[in-house]
Amino acid sequence: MEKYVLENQDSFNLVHIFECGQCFRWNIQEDGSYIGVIKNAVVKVETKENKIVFSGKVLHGNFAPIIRDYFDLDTNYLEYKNKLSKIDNYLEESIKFGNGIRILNQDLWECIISFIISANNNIPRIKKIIEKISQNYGEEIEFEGKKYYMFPTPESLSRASIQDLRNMGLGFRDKRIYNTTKMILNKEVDIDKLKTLNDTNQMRNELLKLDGVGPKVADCILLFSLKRLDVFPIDVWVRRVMNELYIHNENEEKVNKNELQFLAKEKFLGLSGIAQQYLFYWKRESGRGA
DNA sequence: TCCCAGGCGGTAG
DNA sequence: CTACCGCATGGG
Repeated sequence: MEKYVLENQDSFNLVHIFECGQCFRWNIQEDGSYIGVIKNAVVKVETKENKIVFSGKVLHGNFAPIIRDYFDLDTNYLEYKNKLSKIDNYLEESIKFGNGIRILNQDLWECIISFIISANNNIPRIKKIIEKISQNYGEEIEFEGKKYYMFPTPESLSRASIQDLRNMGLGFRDKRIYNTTKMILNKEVDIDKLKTLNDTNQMRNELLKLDGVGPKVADCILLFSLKRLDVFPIDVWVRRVMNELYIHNENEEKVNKNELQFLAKEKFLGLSGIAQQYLFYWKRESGRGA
């Protein structure tokens, strides 16, 4: 049993982090803690008074560095929040509301597959499919008497036929996952090299070569796995929020993507991706039952 | 029951 | 380059 404890950590709230829509493999428990699988580890996170307690099990590697990296603990979010809060009242308000949001550092390969699955899909079902794929093709790891499954490696997932993938409930995305897995495995797209690129557009163009990766999915990968904070993934929710706050077009559908990209770039000081998370979480959650 | 979901790829104009 | 359509499945 591994353990790691943080004290007096600002900008860290479990619900904000896990429910702002960036990840799919974390599940809330009866006691309010969250359990998830990252890399080779099962991790349980809970808040106790002013402490954040991480416990869990790793197959190989060290626990603390995995945690620090994944939860982006060496980044100072106060700096981001100060900058963004000054921009306008919406951002100030949204940051108060979701003050514990952090952008996780997710595994690139897992992120690619997960967001290909996200296309024209809903979050509960996305989570279910990813869980099923992990159960069938990922390594088992036991923690507190329960079995968990790591996300499969490309090698492991490449053993699935298109029909096997279809049986996971992937629907029309089966071929995309199949092709992309092959492309990554044979280094038609070298995702290790990809990580070392400096230019965001160069990275994006590489990602766009993958089957099932279009502009929106590519931007999610850039933001959630490659720390490109200046990208701005546009989905129906973001369009809705941006239109409501800044554009006021009567016909939301007609708000075009280029206009949104331009607005975000101009307004959010190179922190579009983070700004989006605050605004998105704020509007979505405060709109629920309020 | 029926609508639709964190788009994408293909094809037509 | 933009506009549109089909797509598998199951959650709500």
